[in-house]
Amino acid sequence: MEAVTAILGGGLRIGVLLQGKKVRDDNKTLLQTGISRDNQMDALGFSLEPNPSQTFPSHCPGGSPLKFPCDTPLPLARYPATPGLVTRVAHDPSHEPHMPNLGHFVESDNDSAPSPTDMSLDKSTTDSKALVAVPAMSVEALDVVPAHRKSKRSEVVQRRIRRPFSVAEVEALVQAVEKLGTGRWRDVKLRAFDNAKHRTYVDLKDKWKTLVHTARISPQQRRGEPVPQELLDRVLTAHAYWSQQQAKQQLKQQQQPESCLLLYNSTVRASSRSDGGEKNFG
DNA sequence: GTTAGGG
DNA sequence: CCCTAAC
Repeated sequence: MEAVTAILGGGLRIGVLLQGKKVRDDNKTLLQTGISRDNQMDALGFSLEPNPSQTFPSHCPGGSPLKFPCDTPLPLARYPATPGLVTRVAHDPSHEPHMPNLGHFVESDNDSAPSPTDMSLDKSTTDSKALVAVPAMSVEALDVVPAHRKSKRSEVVQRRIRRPFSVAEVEALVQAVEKLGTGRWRDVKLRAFDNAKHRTYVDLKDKWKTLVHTARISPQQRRGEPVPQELLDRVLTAHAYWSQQQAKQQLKQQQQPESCLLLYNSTVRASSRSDGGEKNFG
């Protein structure tokens, strides 16, 4: 919506299509065409057209050479009927110039993330009657498709936008893990990403997982902005070190069961005596 | 609320 | 990134 609006300079018109043909904005058109009956949803779609009554600033953010002939009111895009599909267009902040980061701390990356894109559902009702009328008439029909990303509480929880880690962020993550290890993601977050509100400790844990994987595959199989080999080396080193460290801790607890009698009783004895102990680590 | 892992 | 069983 944002991208299209930018391209059209604010002039946007949405029309409802039925089997490829434009549907007039009548109150009864949709009913007459039988959309409300059965599953006619496959024939539904919509098109986006520039509004001829407005100027065309040709303002393309990001320097994208994308251009459209503004003289023809032809549909810019036509989507097949996909009820429940919520397409979100957001600018990728990963291509923005990096600030001179201080040490190993990630700045509060432009958190302005996705503009809520909240269409006040009571304001647009004036112009597009037909568009609003559809879901109002066949609510049950629309419900059969989504069945996903919709936690049956009629809440359409939006998936967070994808935000590739910048090299600077990877640097900060690596440095923090080198210091704290791979089992204290909460601390890692506080230490190196306290200002990056969009990075949760779970995100950091996940990123570390992919970093280890990235470091192991060949450079040709890697995607996204290349991470300096030097960092990937440190990832493998840190991963090896803390893995070993973690193994030692578990081995230690295994050798001194009397120090953890309660755990011993509830775990080892209860499971199997003939087992002779816990699992053997490679 | 955190961890730890599979999805 | 998401989802969540286990702390």
